[in-house]
Amino acid sequence: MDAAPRLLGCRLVRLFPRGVRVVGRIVETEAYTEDDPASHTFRGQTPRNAPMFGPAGSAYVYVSYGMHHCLNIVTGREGTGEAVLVRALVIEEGEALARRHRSWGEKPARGLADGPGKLCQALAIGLDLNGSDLLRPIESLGAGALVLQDGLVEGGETLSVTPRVGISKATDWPRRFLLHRPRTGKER
DNA sequence: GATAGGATTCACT
DNA sequence: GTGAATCCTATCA
Repeated sequence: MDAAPRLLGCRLVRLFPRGVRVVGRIVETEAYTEDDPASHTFRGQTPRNAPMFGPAGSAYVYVSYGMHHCLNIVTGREGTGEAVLVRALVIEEGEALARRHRSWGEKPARGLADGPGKLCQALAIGLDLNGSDLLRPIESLGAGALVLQDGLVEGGETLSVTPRVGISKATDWPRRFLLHRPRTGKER
């Protein structure tokens, strides 16, 4: 679960045809472990959550409320059932395409990818990425791939830890991590 | 085989 | 601030 704060500041790169990319910086994460009553892996491995038991660095995508996708990055050792939910991104590249995916029009970029379901829509993340390896070298990949790139927390930026939201079990566990940027203000 | 519920978002009051 | 939409999975009979 110490991986959750380390993922803050990293970039998710989604490749599209004709060399188009959408890049988002991770600014909010949430840690889920096997001993967490709110985690999908709490009751052991099932066909649905199997990717969460895979090697660290792979993706776990699931459908929430029948209409939204959520993206997790597996962080535990193989067979461990540990992952980090990516809750919010700041779009840094390909914003026009992200807006189109979200039908966002001319509205402020603030709300473009500031929720688990929203960011998946913005990057066109679906079940086809479930279980895929996010740590492969980006040079070797073609359209449709999703890649996680290293990113550091920059000077002036601060991290904070808060209780989780949007769940009904163990809601007070401080496992939600936010990245605050000095100029552009807070998210959510 | 049937049912309850969810790591959410959006529109409407 | 409140509630509806919507469907897949896990759990129970």
